[in-house]
Amino acid sequence: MKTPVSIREVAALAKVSVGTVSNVLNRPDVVAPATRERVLAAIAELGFVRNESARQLRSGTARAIGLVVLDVANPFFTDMARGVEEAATEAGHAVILCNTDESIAKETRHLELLAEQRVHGVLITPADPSLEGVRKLRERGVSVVLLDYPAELPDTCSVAVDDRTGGELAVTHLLAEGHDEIVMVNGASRLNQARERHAGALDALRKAGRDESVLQVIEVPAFNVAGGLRAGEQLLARAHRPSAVFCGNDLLALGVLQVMVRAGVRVPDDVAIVGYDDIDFAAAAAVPLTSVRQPRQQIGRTAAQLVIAETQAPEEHEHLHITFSPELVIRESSRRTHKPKRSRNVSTRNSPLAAGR
Amino acid sequence: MKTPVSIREVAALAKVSVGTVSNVLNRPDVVAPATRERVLAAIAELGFVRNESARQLRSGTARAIGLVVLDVANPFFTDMARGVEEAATEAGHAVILCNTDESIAKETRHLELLAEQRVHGVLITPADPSLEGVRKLRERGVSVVLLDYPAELPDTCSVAVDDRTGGELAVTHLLAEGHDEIVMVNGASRLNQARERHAGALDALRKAGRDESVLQVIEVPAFNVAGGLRAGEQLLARAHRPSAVFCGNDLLALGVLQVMVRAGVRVPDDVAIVGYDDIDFAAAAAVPLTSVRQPRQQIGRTAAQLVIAETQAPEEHEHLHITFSPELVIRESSRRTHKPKRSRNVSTRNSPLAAGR
DNA sequence: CGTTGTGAATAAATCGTTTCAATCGAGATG
DNA sequence: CATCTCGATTGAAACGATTTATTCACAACG
Repeated sequence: MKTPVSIREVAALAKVSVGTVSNVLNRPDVVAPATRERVLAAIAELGFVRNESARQLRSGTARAIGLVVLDVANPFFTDMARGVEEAATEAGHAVILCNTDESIAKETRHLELLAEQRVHGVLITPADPSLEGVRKLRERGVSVVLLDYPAELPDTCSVAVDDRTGGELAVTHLLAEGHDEIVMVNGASRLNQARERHAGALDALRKAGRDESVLQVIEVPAFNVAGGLRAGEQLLARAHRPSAVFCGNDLLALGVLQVMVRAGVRVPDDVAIVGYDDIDFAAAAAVPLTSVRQPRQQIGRTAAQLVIAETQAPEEHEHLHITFSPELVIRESSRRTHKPKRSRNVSTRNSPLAAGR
Repeated sequence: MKTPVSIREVAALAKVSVGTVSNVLNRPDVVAPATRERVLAAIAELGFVRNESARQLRSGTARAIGLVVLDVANPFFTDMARGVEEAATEAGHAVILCNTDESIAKETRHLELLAEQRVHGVLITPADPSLEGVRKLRERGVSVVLLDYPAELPDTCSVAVDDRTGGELAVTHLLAEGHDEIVMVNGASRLNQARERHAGALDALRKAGRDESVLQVIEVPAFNVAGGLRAGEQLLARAHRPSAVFCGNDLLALGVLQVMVRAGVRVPDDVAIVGYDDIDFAAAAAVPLTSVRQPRQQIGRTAAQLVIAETQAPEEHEHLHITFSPELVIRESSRRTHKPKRSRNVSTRNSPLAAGR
């Protein structure tokens, strides 16, 4: 059972040198058809599988890229991962997917691991705002592309969606619907996404000439359904409930929504809800969720292409900072009902009434 | 920037031999404290990172296990993956997550890749019913644990949930609710999950003394939301609609549900829906979804432990076949309404009325 | 004083590939 | 017939770590 067969044995069986076998594997065209066949036959017979470690050791670099995300259970990231995988596969690279659960410690460990693996490049949605680990990688010459992170580092590409504008879109919409007490349920403010989306929300207030006090914030430990449930219960317990809730992502929104529905609070009549990311499940929620859509798959695809391009021509590579634009998708969870509670400020700004999916 | 620093340079700086540096890395206790400190200082100063390929080449095996799933975008699998990752991390192993999208070709490619990486073991939910790739891996001496697959191979562990019983639970419930025209929306019958769940559904009919004609099947290409949408539209188009739909997994169910809700078909009054997996989003759906729950995370955790145990003591390892039991979680999407359409067969078999989550 | 024992460090062999300079054989050329 | 080309093949030297047998320094012991 334990039969690690090496290139050497293949060579022996095919009566050629190991160099020739290697050539069959890597540049089949330089070896004569007859011998090539012989070698291939030997490979098949012995069930030989190239030892990637040895290959890598010699050639210096792996054929893999690392993808480090905050939460694999979040469909936003798996959709993004799919984009990454497609692009990577096209270029003949494997993807090593790492999950940090928003933990700095886990992020550090994973980056360490990827460095040891000598991966070609790393795509990362940082959990550590200091970017310490990323800096170290860069020093070691590993290409890095920051995902969903503002263009802070000069020697690093980044692909992001303008979260600030996204936050502004969401809150502008809520204001237009007549809401003037809004709670933002957000993930850890340590994370850039949380900060930017919040900043955008404040922008919306400012541009509408509203006071900052219109927006209160509930911060929960993580951007997941559990966090949303917790925030939802907190809202229920309040004597005075806001008329609208803007959630930092859809998982939070789904959690909040679930609590409201179960408690008999009507959405959007009693409380409107807006999410962020527009994951597929948002449209299928108890009340279809208004959300800020990001081109998830395209983000991943673009990032992968960037990192591959950089590793292929490290010298003439220019570090790009690509920013996609978010798009508000209005659904029932925030749509004005026939009897609006407050009729002030009725703008007509809800035109892009995108369909279900 | 491009400075791949090796153990050799560390040795030079610390004025010791490479062997000693290796010892500091792997058995710190055998080296004198003073020199150990010196070496560690050198490592820090040079920013040395061990080359995992070289380590692996010499020691023969990687510290990683492969996890091959049918669809990373399915929360069922990401939850499972989380269980795998936890157990693997505890044992000091990394996890390489591979996505096959139910495609045999992709599965083959990924297994090839994992073999080249000389991973410790592989956990796989097979897309290829012939298990060809798995067989090859076994021949090469790689430990394999089959996930969600019946115990067919004698020399391979497996961790599964009794899908047949799960299917039976679901349909028995629907029959008890008085439905006698049921459509099963299922994924590719090539996949074991699809076959078993269908077989279970038939079991339910048999035990209830019903004719097989009670259950029709719509087979869609893949176990995802898109498939569910397609099936939903197909159902809508029918002149005569069934009173209940049993979906092979929750993504299909969410798709069907979405079509129904949008078309104004009332759930469960006009049509009841039951899903499978009980993913978190099932409880948050437009109509909270009745579903068959599987211990997702525990499946992953158990499988990882098995594969690690096997690789640590390959000889005395006994191949286990572990089967978990599914559990029906009844929610609104299938609950009897005040005015049942057909009042026959009113059993009391819906006791485990599990709460929302 | 010579022998032995012990803990610490070293030197060299090794893992399985890739790569590159060197070699070979055969046909073309002068 | 000697020489040159050129494609095909070979052999050996890396790559960067681990591992094992060996050496070394020095203290303990009879």
